[in-house]
Amino acid sequence: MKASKGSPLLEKVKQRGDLHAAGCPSRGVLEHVTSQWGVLVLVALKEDGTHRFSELRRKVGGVSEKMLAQTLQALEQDGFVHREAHPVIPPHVDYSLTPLGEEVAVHVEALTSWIEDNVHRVMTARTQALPRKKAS
Amino acid sequence: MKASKGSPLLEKVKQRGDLHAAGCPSRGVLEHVTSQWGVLVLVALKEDGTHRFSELRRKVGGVSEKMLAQTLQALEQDGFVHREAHPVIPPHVDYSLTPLGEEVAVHVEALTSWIEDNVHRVMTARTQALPRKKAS
DNA sequence: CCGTATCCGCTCCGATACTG
DNA sequence: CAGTATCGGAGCGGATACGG
Repeated sequence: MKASKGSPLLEKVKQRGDLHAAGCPSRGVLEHVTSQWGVLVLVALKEDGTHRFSELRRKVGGVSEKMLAQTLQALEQDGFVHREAHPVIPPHVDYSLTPLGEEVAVHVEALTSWIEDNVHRVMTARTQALPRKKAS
Repeated sequence: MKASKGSPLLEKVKQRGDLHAAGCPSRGVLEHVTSQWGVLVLVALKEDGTHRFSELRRKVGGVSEKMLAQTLQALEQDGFVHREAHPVIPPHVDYSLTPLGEEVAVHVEALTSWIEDNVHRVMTARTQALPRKKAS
């Protein structure tokens, strides 16, 4: 939607995303960052710095080559991950966080750390959750 | 603060999740919290407190009834959301964060706020990202 | 008003094969 | 080693109808 009433301040609003709005580009960014493998890749790179492709694959348990490549491309395109390919044989590619990636990874890691620390509380809650209907 | 050295305290380690392990239950918790609608629901409840079902549906743009109900059930089962159904006609159901939910929502909101504030930087990065192949 | 149940298209994802 | 291309099954998610 175009703001035909040209208030300069209104233009600025465009720059701050609103995740409650369905069409906002920030939704896409959120999807990339909080995607199943996106979270784990960001944390892995934050914890241990630069990784090669296969290192990441080993570190992030259960991820397939396809999804890892796909995830890395999304994060690279969003400017969170830096990809450096060395033109040697055999190929050698290093992935690391950009400054932008470091910033977002701080928050992601805070979240994952909390989950790791409190997963037992959640498991307890699940046990006590009474099924709304009879288990068949 | 807890110095565990080969003591029975080691058993406690089991209670701390490891998101890098594919089979760890913490993976499931992460999935719920960082799911597309899970994130937005947690933030909505954190920002404005108690919501009714239809309020939530209006607030979280683009969510369907099915996915909202599904998301709320997952978060309720994990102990993040409290569901209170008033037995009146027409039915009236309130959703709010539990203390556990408040804790995790702090981190989730920190992440979403960062994204909203910095989405323009990401969009800039996307523009400058050179397509490895023809743009899709 | 607040869900649940069913159907069904569509996307995601894993497996496989291939290239540089 | 580090990807890309293609195929096919599985499950997500939307629309609709219905129950409490």
